[in-house]
Amino acid sequence: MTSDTKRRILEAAARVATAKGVQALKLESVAIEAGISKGGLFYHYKTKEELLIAMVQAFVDVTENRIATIMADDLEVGAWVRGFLDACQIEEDPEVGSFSRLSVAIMAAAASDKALLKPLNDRQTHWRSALNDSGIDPAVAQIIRLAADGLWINDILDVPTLNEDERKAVYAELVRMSYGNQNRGER
Amino acid sequence: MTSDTKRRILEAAARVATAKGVQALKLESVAIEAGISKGGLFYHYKTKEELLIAMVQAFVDVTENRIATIMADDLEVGAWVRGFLDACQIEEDPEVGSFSRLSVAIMAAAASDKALLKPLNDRQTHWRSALNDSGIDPAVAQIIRLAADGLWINDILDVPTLNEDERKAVYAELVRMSYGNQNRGER
DNA sequence: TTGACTAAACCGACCAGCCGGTACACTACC
DNA sequence: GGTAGTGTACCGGCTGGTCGGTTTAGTCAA
Repeated sequence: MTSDTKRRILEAAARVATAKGVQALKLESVAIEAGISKGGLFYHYKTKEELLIAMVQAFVDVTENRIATIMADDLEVGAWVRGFLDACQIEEDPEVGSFSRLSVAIMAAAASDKALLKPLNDRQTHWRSALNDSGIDPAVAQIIRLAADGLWINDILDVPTLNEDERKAVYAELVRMSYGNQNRGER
Repeated sequence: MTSDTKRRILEAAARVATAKGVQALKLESVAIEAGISKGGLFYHYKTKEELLIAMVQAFVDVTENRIATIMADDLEVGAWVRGFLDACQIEEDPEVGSFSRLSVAIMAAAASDKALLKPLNDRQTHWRSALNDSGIDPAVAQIIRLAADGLWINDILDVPTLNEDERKAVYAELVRMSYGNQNRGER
């Protein structure tokens, strides 16, 4: 699909943004990090906007690929939710591309213009359907998804929200919730 | 405490960041929005960093004040969690100051330098204790908190994660969870 | 000979921070 | 009670460095 160089550029951009902050995501830094020249970068991405949109798209693709992979092996109720949860946890996956580093793309894109989140926004209708049809209480499914978002955001921002033990307990509880819970109150 | 002008500057900065994106948070725009000159702004905040830190601090203060207010009237288990949840929902509160608009401060600060989140990070140990001691399962308390984070992040980014009905259902379920749930499985 | 670059000079807009002011209230001394 | 001095709040033009983007001239492999 996309060339190897393009992929290297996207990953380099994510590394720069992660290491130095999204404000410091300069095209020259990206070029250097990717091991190419500034001209070479412009050859692939004509503007910074184009690069940011490509980063957001890559984030979406990696997330959905991961969910598809998980769902292939998991046929129980709540599989989509567990897939999403799993996608948000990827620290680094050479095969799929690094997700947690790409999630900084959302921040970088939103920082300069929220309209650049279009590739993400365009999938929300689908994601919401998937959550509503995941086989468990929709509200619970949405909560798991929101908590997963909370996890990666806090990670990106380096806010010490959870320690290692708490994170494990939270993850286990989220997985448990994703299988549905027959004993819940009915209100 | 802090002068009226300082407060006006903080709110103006939040409005600018919300309306035009955190990358467009320029000191001159803030000054104009606050109805003062650039020189006047520099009189109160010597650097942009100082302004950003003040914004983060204001965010933390508003959040904790809100939680304290809620807890004064709510003595049941999970009160702190409900307070946090409530704080994250404030769209605009002239008495307390606007929270949802200030939450953009987190994005703005993190965009230029994650170290500016110090006022927030410094409260995390306390917040984690509050969650662990809230009277309900710590993991569930953490999840509610993370979901609340997920809510405001998606709001700031204008990602259409939930429609109005879903949001209400999610909120109701989060509140229900915050009272603890005796019927949960034990793993 | 085309596609994928390198290398490096350059431009123009933009913006944080600087600085030399102004205005005004308040104190203090004679 | 006048005048000098002091501190606070604020004004707004200026500048120096930065950065997206352009341009040009050339390399190299398939």
